[in-house]
Amino acid sequence: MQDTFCLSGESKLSFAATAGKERGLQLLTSVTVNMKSAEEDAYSYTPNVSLSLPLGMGNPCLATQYHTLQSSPIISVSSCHQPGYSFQNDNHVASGYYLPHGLRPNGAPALESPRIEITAYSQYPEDEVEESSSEDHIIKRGMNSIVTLTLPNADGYRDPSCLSPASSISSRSCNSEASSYESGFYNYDNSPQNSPWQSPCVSPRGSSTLLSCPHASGPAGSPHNSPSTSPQIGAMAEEGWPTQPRGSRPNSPSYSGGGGVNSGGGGMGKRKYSLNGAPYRQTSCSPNQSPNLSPHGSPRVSITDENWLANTNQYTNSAIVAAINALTTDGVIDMGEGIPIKTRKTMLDHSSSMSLKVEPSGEELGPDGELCHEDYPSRLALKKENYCGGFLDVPQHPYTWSKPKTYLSPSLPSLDWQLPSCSGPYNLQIEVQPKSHHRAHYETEGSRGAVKALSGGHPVVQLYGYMESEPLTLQLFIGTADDRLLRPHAFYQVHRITGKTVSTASHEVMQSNTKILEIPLLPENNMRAIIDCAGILKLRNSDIELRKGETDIGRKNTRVRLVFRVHINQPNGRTLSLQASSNPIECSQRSAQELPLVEKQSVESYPATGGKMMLLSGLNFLPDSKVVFVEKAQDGHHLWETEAKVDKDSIKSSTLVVEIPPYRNQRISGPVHVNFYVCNGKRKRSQCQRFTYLPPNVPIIKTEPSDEYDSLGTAGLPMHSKPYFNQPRLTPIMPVADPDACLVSAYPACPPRHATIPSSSPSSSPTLHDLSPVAYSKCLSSSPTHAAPPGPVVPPMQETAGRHNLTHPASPDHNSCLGMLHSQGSPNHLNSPGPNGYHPIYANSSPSSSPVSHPSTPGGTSESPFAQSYSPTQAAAGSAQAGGSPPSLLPEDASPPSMAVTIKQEPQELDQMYLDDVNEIIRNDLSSISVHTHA
DNA sequence: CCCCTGGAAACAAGT
DNA sequence: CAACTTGTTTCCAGG
Repeated sequence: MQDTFCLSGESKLSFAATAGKERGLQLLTSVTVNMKSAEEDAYSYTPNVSLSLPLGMGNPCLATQYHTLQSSPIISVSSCHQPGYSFQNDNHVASGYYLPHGLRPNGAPALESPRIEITAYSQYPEDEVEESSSEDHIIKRGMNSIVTLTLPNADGYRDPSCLSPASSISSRSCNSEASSYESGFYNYDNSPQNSPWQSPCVSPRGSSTLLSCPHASGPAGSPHNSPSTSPQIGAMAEEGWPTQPRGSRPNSPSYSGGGGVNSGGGGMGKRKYSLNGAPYRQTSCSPNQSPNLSPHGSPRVSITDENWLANTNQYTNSAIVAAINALTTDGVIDMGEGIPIKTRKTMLDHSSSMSLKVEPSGEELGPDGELCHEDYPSRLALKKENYCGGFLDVPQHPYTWSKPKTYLSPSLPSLDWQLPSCSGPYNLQIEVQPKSHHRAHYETEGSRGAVKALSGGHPVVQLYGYMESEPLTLQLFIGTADDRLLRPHAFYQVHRITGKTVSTASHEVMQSNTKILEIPLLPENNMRAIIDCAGILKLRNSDIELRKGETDIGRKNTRVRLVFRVHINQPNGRTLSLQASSNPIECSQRSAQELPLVEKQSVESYPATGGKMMLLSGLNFLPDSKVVFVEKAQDGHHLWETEAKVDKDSIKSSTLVVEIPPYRNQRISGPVHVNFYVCNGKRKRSQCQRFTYLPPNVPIIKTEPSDEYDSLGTAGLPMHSKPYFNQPRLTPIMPVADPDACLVSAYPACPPRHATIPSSSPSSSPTLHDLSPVAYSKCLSSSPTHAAPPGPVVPPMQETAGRHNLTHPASPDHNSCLGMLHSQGSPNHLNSPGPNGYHPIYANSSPSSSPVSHPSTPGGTSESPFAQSYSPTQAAAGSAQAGGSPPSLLPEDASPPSMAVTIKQEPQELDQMYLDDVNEIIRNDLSSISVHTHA
């Protein structure tokens, strides 16, 4: 068992053993034993990505090549059939484990999974290799390499595989891990789907895929799996990194890793816990170190804002780059980092304890959960049962889930896919938005309760347009809130809250290292759920950043969003997936207390003449708060910046009145989008809010009064209030996606959200937004191409309104659309397409990143779901078509990356820049890049 | 006794 | 390298 897990052998092993189900263990064990074979299998399974080079597991060379790849990889995509895949699907159990990890992904049996072959010229000698050198390492590496390859595509940011660490870490890590690993399979499967696709496709970063793959392989070695990352890494690290003194320090990997400077990074003395985790950590530490050392070092570790940006851009821009990074990273880093992070004892300990506590209800649940996880992948049936059981367990809910099959299906879109919130008659809406601040709790702390709504209640989510009598499962996970595409947040996990005060039944599931809370959506409740069972767990930055695949930085990355998903089985056998994300939630105690936050603005657009007073509602406004309007070029340069006049007398902590400054050019022929933010000091700036200057003679469409939002709750505001960066992705995607979705689903265009939404709920506000000129303009800009499905588009637009600029998002969205539908029968296939689509999308996005015009994405044409999915991508990619989107992506991406590198300009103020800024910059860069590319 | 919270000390990392 | 500042993580205490 332990071996299987690989993680730190000791700690984790025990852990795993404990957590793991016998089955899982057995499987794992077997797997472990057969690591190589398993990997290979996985490998084979994962036809998706393969290095043209001998990377093959077997090759000792892999590592080297691998690294090399970075330097100048050649990526060729080809589709290949994945035998294993179907198998997986069919065989839930046995195959499940294997499949999930590596391969599942695409799984589409029938479909061909695109394969990406990367030929690299190794630059690096074997140094890195050596590090990993131990035999195991080699093997592992092989795995890693493989994995890595995949990953790049998939998620860049998170290490999917690593995820586990995170995830595991996060919550009851132990359980979670255990479960995760189990679930991991399951998850992975799901993700894999994604990942597979993604990988091929090239998600921005191949996080998931890669990781997954490893897991997969590893998993196979299940050992890897959940613990997945950590385990693997750990194992790897430990084994691989003999150098490191295990004993050295268990503590915070990251910090320690970082330099040995601190004994534990985060952990000061306090981190005693970490000590416990030592085994892990040690591993981790070493890994970390090594990683750092490693040529490529984990991006994140070294990442500075700038770097980060760069990285980001690259990712975004080109999947290839991402892949490369991943590869490199993977090579060394993966091993070490991944593990360390999660390895932490704290995590484990907590997790274990946590798990017990958390899932008390069940142990029923608990076991189920774990089982589920494990089972999930493998056996839907069981899961369902278990699942049901879990829910049933919850006393409060009388209702039974008998059929939550849908979400169970392996084909579900990966968590980093961008999905529309409405399609056909369905519309998933967040009726009551969560408060903008929620202090997340650490594993070392007790729960800090469930996320609350502004009104004092709890967030409410409702699915409109669903008339069936069958209950559905609402999934909830913690997503990012930066301007990049929405994806699971590496540093936060949803935390299940139970107790007297919780009226909503919930169930935890791990997917790709991301904890998902599943909540029943019952027809008797009008498909409405009160989310009073969701807390937010903060993972230590040090634990997450060291992961091999993780590219995100935790520092100042404290905003999250609640992401809700629902998977609807349709008569045609397909599954429609919808997603809705909440307004950003600030999870840092300090930030919540000090950073100004604009929740709502009374005016979203106004003639260039300015002069109108605008009321801002939010938090932490100070007497000396300033409001700055800025306009940046795509390249990130400041085109215009001016401080607006603030009515000092009217400033309150929650409201601020500012006079809209005249635009620099009074003769604009069309709407001009600018941003503004509230500044309380050098590093205390709110997120950028979007504002649109209109040509002087354009009729102004007003937004609603500020008051509304108050009453409405956040819902109303969101649209306006949302920082533009948050929603970017949706917009782009949405337009396309929606249409696609609609098309795919065969439903007419999505009913206008508003229409559907009728519910007066806060959501209503969105409507207003739509009406608002801004929205209109946004739509135009963003979705010009999309035009086709205005209805659907609009909703997305609302959410993402600001994003258009971001461009890249669009592609994802498209993907989402594609991804949305899955045929149950052959989900994989569907998925695969979807994923593929994503890839293309990604590619597109990067290339076309420029939000504004990218007709390419419009893709609107797909007729069959598959076709659609593909089409978008293809269209976007324009280039690739290869078997699918993935290929296309690669090519384009490749070029973009380089572009990005050269082109990029960094703002002078990087130091001061915050994620927001970074994001903006990235967008700009991307846009510019895309533009160039197109050109 | 446990769960939530708010507050803040102790550390780290960045300037 | 020291002094600060800023951000993160761990503790504490009260309801």
